Amino acid sequence: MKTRDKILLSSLELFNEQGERNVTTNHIAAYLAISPGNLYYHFRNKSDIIYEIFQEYEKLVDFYLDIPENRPMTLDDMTFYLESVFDGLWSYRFFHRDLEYLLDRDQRLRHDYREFTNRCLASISCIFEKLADGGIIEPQPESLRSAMSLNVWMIITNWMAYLKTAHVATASASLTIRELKQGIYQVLTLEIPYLMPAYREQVMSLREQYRPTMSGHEEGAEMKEG
Amino acid sequence: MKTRDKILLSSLELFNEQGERNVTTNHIAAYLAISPGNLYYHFRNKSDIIYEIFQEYEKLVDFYLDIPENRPMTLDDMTFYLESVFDGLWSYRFFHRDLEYLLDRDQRLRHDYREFTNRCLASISCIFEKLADGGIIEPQPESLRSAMSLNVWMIITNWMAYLKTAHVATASASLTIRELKQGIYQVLTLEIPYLMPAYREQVMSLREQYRPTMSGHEEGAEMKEG
DNA sequence: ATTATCTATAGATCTATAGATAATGC
DNA sequence: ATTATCTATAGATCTATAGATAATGC
Repeated sequence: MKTRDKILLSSLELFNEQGERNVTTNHIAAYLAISPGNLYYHFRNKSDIIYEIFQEYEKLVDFYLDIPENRPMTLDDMTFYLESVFDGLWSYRFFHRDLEYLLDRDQRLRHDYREFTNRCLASISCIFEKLADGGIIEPQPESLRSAMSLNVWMIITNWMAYLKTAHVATASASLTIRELKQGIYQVLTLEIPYLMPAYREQVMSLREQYRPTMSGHEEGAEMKEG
Repeated sequence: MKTRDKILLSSLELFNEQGERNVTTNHIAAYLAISPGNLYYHFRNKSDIIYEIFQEYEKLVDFYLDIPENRPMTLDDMTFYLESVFDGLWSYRFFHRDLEYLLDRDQRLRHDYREFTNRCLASISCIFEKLADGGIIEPQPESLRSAMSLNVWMIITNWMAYLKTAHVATASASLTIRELKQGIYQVLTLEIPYLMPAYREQVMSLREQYRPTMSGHEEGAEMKEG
């Protein structure tokens, strides 16, 4: 594997595990056992590394959220979309954590991310439309559908932050992808009132599979300083 | 005003305007025209400043979310709670932006924030209960109510991040409290399907008052680097 | 010849403290 | 006497580059 690709891969790994803020170009170079000079030969700075990683993330999610136009949507489709989006979030989980800062630092990223969000919102709205076509949920007027889509998007993208800040008791307790996917429970909560009777039971039992287990919620965590 | 209080006040101001990550102890001291040494005489480090600011924030929100037990809830009450919570968010808006990092750095803060979130969730759930008592929304089973409350909480606390990352086109475009309160539109979206017919129209027109105007959504922002 | 890598380092911060001095409160 | 403040600075990073050297591809 080329050094350039190793830098991207290791950066992603370190960012995900320690947070972008805690990972400098020095750390990345040290982790790969190359010199900082070598890293700067391949990338102008940390922003450039992050921008390329974002483009991979974008490509992945765009691929997942490509909605087939020509057939009605099934419950399995919906499950697939939800699972896929959370898989993507997991693989690039550092990204949303420091998003505001990253966008302030890189105008290209700000521009691309904004269009990315709009595409995701359009896809979610389209999924709602096709779920109605498939008789799974009630049809909704456009304006309600777009407000709902935005709520779904906010819950998807911020569920991890909730888990890391309010749920787990310790900083070191690392989250699993399984816990992240409990976000699906929260997303399906939004759909409940719109479910058609024929599918209600099925969706409710699907939702039940993602119910948060409240693990990691141990009380009595020590308040150790430093 | 005592120097100690000035430090807290100026720190909050700088954090809100520039983000906690971009504000060092040096910046705070320079802004106040005092020496860094003087700042360190009053506070052990930046974490301690942030912890005290959090405690103010916590106090404010706890005060707002103190639900009177002995009378039914009106629409005006609900509006007041929503307005107040967003006012609090606005005054301490730096806080949620770098939350994960801050909690990783300070175990006291992690512990206190976790309990703070749980209190807020309980208050939201209680508001839903009393809205049902007041005949404004349908009564909900406890498990649905708590999942709904969590969704409301995520939307409230992350609406600003959405605005700053996906909505406004430029980094410098500063948000107004008016735009922040458009989050109320999104929160009320969640309530729609549960509204009792007698209040449906009233709530819908209340919601309409917060509808996002899509200002700041100008296309064609230059992709200027640096 | 070109591409990849390393060594060494300048320059810019930032945090936090020691020690001196000034201001204030009995 | 105690509290508040300043000056000066050590020590730790981090970013980014210059310039030398090694490896690779015709």
